Amino acid sequence: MLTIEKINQIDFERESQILKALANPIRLKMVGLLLNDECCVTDVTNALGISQSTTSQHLGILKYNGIVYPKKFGTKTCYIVDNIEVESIIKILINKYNVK
Amino acid sequence: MLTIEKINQIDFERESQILKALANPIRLKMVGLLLNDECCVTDVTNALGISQSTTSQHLGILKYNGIVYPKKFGTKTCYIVDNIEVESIIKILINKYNVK
DNA sequence: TTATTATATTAGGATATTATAATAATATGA
DNA sequence: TCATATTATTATAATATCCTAATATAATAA
Repeated sequence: MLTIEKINQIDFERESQILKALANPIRLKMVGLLLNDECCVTDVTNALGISQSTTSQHLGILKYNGIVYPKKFGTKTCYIVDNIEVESIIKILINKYNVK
Repeated sequence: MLTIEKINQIDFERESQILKALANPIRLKMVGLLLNDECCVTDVTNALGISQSTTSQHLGILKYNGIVYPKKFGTKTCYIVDNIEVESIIKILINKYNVK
């Protein structure tokens, strides 16, 4: 499937970094929520039942890694998923749940 | 794309655990190598230029998470990738490199 | 049996991750 | 301006990760 030449072209540091950003139950669920519907920090906080600070920090990691981006509305900040690779990866992961 | 009902069916702890197993540059490259060709611990060690102990420990993590499995040949142990989800995820990640 | 090869395990220390708590920054409305 | 609501940032402590070094285990060969 992969030759050595092809493998050597790949930036595994970078690719693993993206996976690391997703490799946390809270962040993974966050992305799932934001795929369902963009929402603001408070909404995410309430949906996940965690503290506002924790939410903000996790969203910061997702943002830093190019998985979500913020859209400001007054005092509120709405986060949106914007990463096709990540969407594909999550589809693969949840496929086994047969959620139609 | 995802309703709240569907989201609540998903075991995010487990799914993030699999991602965490992949979310390391050495392990990601290991899986890439083993997708190309099954090989023994010493081969992986040489290909990656890391210590035997480190190789064995990383392979142990991949094995524990159901990504690879070992096949014994005398004193050698050959590792093979056996996880369709992981193969799909890696395909997504390397697609951008246009490696034909 | 003894030596060698290949792999696994363990202990340790350094670094990274994560949650909490407190505080800061920003925008809006009174 | 002042108070409030929303979000971001910082410091700290607990836990997890990862590499190195040393040792143990297992299979084979001499």
